[in-house]
Amino acid sequence: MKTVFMGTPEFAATCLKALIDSGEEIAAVFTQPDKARGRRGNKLMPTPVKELSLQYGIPVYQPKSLKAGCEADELCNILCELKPEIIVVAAYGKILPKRILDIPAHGCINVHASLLPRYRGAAPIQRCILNGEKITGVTTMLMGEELDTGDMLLKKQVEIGENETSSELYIRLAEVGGRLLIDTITALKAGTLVPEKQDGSQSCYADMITKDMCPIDFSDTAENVHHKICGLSESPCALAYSGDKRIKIYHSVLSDAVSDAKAGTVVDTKLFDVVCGDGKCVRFTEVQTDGGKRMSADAYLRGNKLEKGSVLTSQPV
RNA sequence: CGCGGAGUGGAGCAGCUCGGUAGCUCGUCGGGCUCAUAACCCGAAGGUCGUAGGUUCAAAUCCUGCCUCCGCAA
Repeated sequence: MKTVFMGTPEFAATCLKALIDSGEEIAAVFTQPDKARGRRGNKLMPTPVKELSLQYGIPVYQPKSLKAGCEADELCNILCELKPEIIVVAAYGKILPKRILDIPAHGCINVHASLLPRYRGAAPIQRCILNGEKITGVTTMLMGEELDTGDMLLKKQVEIGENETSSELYIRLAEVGGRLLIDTITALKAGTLVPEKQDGSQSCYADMITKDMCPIDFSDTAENVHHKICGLSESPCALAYSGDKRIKIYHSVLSDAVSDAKAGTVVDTKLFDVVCGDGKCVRFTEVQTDGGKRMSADAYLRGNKLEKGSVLTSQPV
């Protein structure tokens, strides 16, 4: 089936790969413009989707905007001429205007990393973990003009591990998404798809993640702190300060230890147990300091002597 | 040339300001102790201090180039 694919990050690239491997005809790929990244010289880096597309010789388009304008008009024409039967969208990062949605005969299919109507929006994976969800999944849907509200086609549930981070779940969901996408297209061809309306009353939105969420508030419960660490890992990552030194926390587990010490106190300097507001502890298991590499908490504690009873804070002291 | 930090035995760090061939906490190996322990004691192996030059009687320590890693900003 003649397809146009739109997407940007790894998640999208994984879906695109599945699509390529399934043998569908991919007429073109749309992805975000290259962005300046990196330390030296801020070189322009292609998106994961662009990289993959180029590898397979698929034409790539990188419009800055799809809103009315010469560039967008031109792209609309290109799209019309391609006559795609479907457009597949996965984490593209732009909202498609109606005139594009109307182009493909079989409509636009979106792969979304949550069980809709829950967690519509930008950061479903991270928000699920931040909220301590046990189950999430991937949904394919027909796209409407509003964000993530289209009729659902197929769903696949995925359990979230107790200590699973966003980046780990991201990889798993991307793979599930790729398979679900193929299943969806197969069913579409067979005509067995039954679109299901979303129950708007059950919906919720997964807002973008911002850096001001990073500092850990140790007065919160240990469980919430743990969810925050998992949800923000590995980017942008939860933060704590030991004096004026910043520590990024990549992994943690809930500890059995309890203490009535002040929130933020390191009660075990061998295991890195830190007391939270409810008296329970989170155990940091993988951390990183500025300029340093990611390392096990064990390694960190060997070189950075923390006195028993030191207090970690959410801001530099 | 966006700003900054770092490369020291297997791991994480100190030493570098005020040059004189290396130390800490662990790990590893051997031995001991204990009912027991991510406990303790004794002993051992293991480093041309990222790399190439320079200054010097002498450089991990000062100077220059290069490589690699990382944080911030975009």
